[in-house]
Amino acid sequence: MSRETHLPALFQLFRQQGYDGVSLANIAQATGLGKASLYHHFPGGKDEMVLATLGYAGDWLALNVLQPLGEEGDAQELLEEMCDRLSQLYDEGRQPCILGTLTLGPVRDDLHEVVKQGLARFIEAIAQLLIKAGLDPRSAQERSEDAVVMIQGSLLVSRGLDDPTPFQRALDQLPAKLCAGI
Amino acid sequence: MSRETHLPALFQLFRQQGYDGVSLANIAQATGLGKASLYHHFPGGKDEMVLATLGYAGDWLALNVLQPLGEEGDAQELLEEMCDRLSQLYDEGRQPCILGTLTLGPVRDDLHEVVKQGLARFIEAIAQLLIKAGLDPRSAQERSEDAVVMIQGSLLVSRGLDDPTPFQRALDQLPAKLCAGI
DNA sequence: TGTTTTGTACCGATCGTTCGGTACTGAACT
DNA sequence: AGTTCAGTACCGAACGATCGGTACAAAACA
Repeated sequence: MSRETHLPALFQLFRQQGYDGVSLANIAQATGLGKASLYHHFPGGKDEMVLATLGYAGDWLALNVLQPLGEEGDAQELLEEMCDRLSQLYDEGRQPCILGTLTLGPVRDDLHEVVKQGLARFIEAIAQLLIKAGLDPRSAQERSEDAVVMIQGSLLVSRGLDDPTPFQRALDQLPAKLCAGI
Repeated sequence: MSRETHLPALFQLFRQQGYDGVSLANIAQATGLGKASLYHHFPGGKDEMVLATLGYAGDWLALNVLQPLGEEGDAQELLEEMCDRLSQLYDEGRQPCILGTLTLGPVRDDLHEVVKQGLARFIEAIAQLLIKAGLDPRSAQERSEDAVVMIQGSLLVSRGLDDPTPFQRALDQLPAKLCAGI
């Protein structure tokens, strides 16, 4: 069992409970490992665990969500494809985003930097698509920021209200909103 | 020193660090009280502290943000007034929303219920204004949900990117967006 | 006086972490 | 071939520190 084997379990824990909400006892139970074994795979302790988890999530996002945005095709259709992947990632609004969960909560400076770059990479990927579709860079940046705002906001509201429809409606409107007037 | 005296300090702690991120030692230091004094004012312990803090925040929101929405006047101007108050509450995007902070993080069922009602009350107040301005109830509900989505999302993104402009831009666009076509 | 408020000391539980050690593996040496 | 040996994966037990919470008596105030 390699270290990567347990990253999905860590991902579920941290996205739902945040850094402080997850104890090593939780992780040990979720992975089926003893606490001491966790330190074999993650010598840096809890910090290394959450950083590895963020890396795992970032890789998944880059591969399954952002990379398809760079392929050839109609911009709006590519964005609809992206929304499908996001809906899968967030289980139609029932699962929180690990970037959001770790953005709030206590300010861990090293974590904050990783989260920041994750958000920025997400925004940048959408902006590049919109620029390629003919939008000016200024508007493209603003629109893609708005996209992440809507995704994160609707996720939070859906979680807060115990109602996935705000998230689903946000995803439905997103592609057309981003491509309006192009 | 009454219990209310220390609620602003608790509010700052919980909104920034969340439930798990705040320890009784933190609270004792922030309030200048000893643990025994804290348990005198909040016999229910940490749970009562965070619930009292949510009550305090809810009262502030109802008085300074939601109640003005019910007064007479042009809908868009009332919403602009609301955005000014929100900008003050969130320090122009530099401070998180306690509802968001407590929505994410571990699932405490009792907390979740209070947060849920806080969000719902916020949405409801905006929807009532839009209905009074002539919008049909269905659209009013959706638009006010979108408003809270944008507020929470832009707050999260602004915090995550260390850049208050997404929040400020969201607030700027909010009133016109909500009143479009009325 | 009686009541409210506080400081001090303490509790059991849990936190993240470390230690010493076991079981198994595949390569290296004789 | 048999043996040694380094490396990987894992675990139980314990560490000091801190967690949320309590008991109680001195102090402050009425």
